[in-house]
Amino acid sequence: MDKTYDPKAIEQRWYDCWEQRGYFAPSGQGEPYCIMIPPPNVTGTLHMGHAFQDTIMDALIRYYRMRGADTLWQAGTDHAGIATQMVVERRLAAGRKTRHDLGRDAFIAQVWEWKAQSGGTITRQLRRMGASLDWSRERFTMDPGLSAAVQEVFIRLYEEGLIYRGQRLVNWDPVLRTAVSDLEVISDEENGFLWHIRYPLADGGGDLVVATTRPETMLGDTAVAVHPDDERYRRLIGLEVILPLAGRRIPIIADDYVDPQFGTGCLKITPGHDFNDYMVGQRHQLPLLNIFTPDARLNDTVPERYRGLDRYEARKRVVADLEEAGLLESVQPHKSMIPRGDRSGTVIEPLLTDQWFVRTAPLAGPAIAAVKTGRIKFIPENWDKTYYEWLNHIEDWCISRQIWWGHRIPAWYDPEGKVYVGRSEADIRTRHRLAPEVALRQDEDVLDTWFSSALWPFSTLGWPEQTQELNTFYPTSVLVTGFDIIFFWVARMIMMGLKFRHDVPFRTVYIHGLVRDADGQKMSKSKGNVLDPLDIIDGIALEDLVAKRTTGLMQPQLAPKIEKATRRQFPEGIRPHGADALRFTFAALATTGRDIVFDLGRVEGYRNFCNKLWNAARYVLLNTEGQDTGLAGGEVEASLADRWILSRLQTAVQEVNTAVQNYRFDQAAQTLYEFVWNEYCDWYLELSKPVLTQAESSEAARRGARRTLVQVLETLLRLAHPLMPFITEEIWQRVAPLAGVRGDTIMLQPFPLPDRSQLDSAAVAEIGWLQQVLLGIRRIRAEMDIAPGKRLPVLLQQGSAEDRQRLERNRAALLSLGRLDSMTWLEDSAPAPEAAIALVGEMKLLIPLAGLIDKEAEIARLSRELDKLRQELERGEAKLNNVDFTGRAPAQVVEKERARVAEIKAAVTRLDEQLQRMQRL
RNA sequence: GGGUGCUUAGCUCAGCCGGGAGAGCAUCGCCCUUACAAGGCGGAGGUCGGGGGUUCGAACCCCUCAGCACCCA
Repeated sequence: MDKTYDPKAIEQRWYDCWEQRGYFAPSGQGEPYCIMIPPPNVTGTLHMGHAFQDTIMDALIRYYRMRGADTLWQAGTDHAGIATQMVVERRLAAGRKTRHDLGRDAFIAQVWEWKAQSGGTITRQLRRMGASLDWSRERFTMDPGLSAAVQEVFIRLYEEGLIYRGQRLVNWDPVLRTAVSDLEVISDEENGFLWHIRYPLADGGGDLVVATTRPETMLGDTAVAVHPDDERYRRLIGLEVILPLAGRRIPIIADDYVDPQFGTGCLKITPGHDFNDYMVGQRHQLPLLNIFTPDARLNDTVPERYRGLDRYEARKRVVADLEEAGLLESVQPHKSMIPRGDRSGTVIEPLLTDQWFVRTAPLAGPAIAAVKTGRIKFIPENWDKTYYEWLNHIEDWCISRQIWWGHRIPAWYDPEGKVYVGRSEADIRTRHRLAPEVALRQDEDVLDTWFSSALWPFSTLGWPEQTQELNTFYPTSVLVTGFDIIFFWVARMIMMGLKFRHDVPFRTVYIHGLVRDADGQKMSKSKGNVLDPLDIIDGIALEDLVAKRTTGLMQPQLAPKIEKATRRQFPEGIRPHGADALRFTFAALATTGRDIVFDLGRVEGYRNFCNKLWNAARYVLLNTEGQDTGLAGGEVEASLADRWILSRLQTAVQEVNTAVQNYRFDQAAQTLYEFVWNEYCDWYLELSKPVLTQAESSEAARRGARRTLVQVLETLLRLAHPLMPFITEEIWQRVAPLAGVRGDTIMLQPFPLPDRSQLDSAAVAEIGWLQQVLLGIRRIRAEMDIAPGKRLPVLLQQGSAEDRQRLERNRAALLSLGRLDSMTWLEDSAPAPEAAIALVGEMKLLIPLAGLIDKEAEIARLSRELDKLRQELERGEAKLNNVDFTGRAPAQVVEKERARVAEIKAAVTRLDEQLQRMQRL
């Protein structure tokens, strides 16, 4: 093995091997265990959120695969309607063309071409992460099978009256000219103004002042509202005002939506262009006025001089005209939440348009019940509140999009505008007996990408066909996803699954946090703080990272700022860490919180951990390869250390199993880290050295040490495999034969389960004692500034019979590990020489000063130690003197406290004796 | 306005059913000891956001205040 761990040299090789040999596919044996990957955007690239999520899913899949389950991790991508269409349109724009120049069919052909060209990026990146997805079953939401499922669902819902076409306010992107989902709208606080505008009363008795952040929409006002209890305006309710510039008369209404504290307490109501006003309008049966064209220019409903103006030009003109008319009371700077399209960056307009909707109320009931009754469990469980909150206030779902890339809505119109929904034009003609002369025109719109994603858990398994996979793997075992898409995806999958499969799509929903940068900021391309997981794996030079972050920005003016921040955060770029270290980091960060602050220092630390494991393996191989590890028979002697590490291993195995089953990957990672580093490496490997190197060790003892070295290593590799697949496979290939384990891959080996018969509390106690002795000696050495290599004599005093037995059993190990030249018992009453002291229970360890140790330093050290102990003693005694405590606390707790106090007391006595002796000398 | 969380070491976070405050990183001292300097050994560092309550006992349960974050409107 190479002296240093080099992930680059091993990772790709193993992945290719696994994939070629078909290890990722379901075995067909055992209990089904299935995870559907949340399909990433087919033309997208892997970001930190994916990497985190995929690490968790892969860990689960690998764990259950090793546990013998019939595992399917379903691979696939979605078509990301708007995003993908935009990318292709941008490419066309480079050649000064629009999609309209090409026409629908040619354009869609181009999108498929683009998909063929760039669609593999993210799946290649997933492979680099080690994701054991079943690529042989990869699906794409636009595949024929999945498209058939989409069509089937649309038609069935339509026929049941659960899909309808209607006019409602939707989020409209005036640049892309399509409806967009709430998820694609990002609201952020922006600087603007609050305009106070005077609306004259129709009967001439004065005026009302309304406050608005969007003066141009006044042309669509159909009322002015005040709070019903607002004394200032009560007498005006029911009267009318003259809408300035438009000259229309509109009523003054009372509605408690109005906040009397905000602005003037008078609100202009524009039901056609504001979601809240829309609701007010519904309550008061106000007319709906749409004053915008699809590209957010003013249409013909407004006075002539404003027609055709863009909304912001119109704002200027309206404000100017109001000012000229003396109706502009004041203008104040004002911050408000501005919704922007996450793709176009433009301000989203609530717009009244014809769209297709899913009637969600009938679907929401069963979806709520599925969680209420425990058929689906959220982890962490409080996310069910978020889920209920949304489903209890659910609104109909707008599923149509005015773009070309996606599943075209299976609806046709005859010349009278009558709608027919069916599988094809021919199907409709037959079913409705339409004559061939009747022209039918298909709806131009396509479906929201989330519509097809909602079917993902069953469409990927072949539905509507009753396939074997569908029967085996539906309901799937667990969904792993972020809390940000509980509404958009999770709830909808549940609704659709219950509706069309009559069963939940998954039994558990594991909700993880969102990955943020080291400053706690959300990672986004526009902020320029994204990290490419592959750059953490492979490393990247600073200049390349800066270039990567500052090119292709939507707001190029931010480039200098981004560059500066990048240079500050990564002054030396990013060094390579390997996929295993990155995965281990994600696991360690996977706590129950909702923010995952990503700190490169953690990856660094876990890369070191990989290196540690690597080097431990080197040591093991150095001492076992080509040597007798006890496989061929022959006497094998298990030492105390052997029994101890095997016992500790069982505990670690138990903890990792429990942690993974409870989705506590942080605890699994920590257990592994501690076991490997603090027990196996720091203690067991060291304890094995004297056995293996000293001439006086028996062959049986050597065999025992070798056998334990390889056995424990082989087991812990399997234990760590779900989190760090590559390094464990690489090492396991060499170690397994030495441990007598046969197999082609660690991936398909059984996951370790605890063997209670190997628990050995006596060994654990005795090694604990040994560690105390060595720790005491090391402390004296370090604090007294004695060279680490200097051999020391140690005297022992006041030990119990057990101490004496333990010493004899472990003398060789202690002498070696403690770098001692002797350990000698002193009679309890014998005068001790000037010495530094450490206590192990009642036993004293004495290291004679003999010119080595500064007496004053030892006195100072003892005093410090005594201070600390006396404080603790005082607290403990106070507790025991409290009759309430001794009387009411459980006997067990009191007993424990008593023992603790007694121990401290004994230590204080001994240390104090020693201190006084030192001071006398 | 409604909802959900968060506040523990310099940083990022664990902390189970209420019973002696933990990890990683950073930091300080000594050490190139033949698995590993991406390392070894040892140390320092916390009024658990503030206040109040329940309890023999509170980081943990309850109330309250402050600050922060997110979601919905």
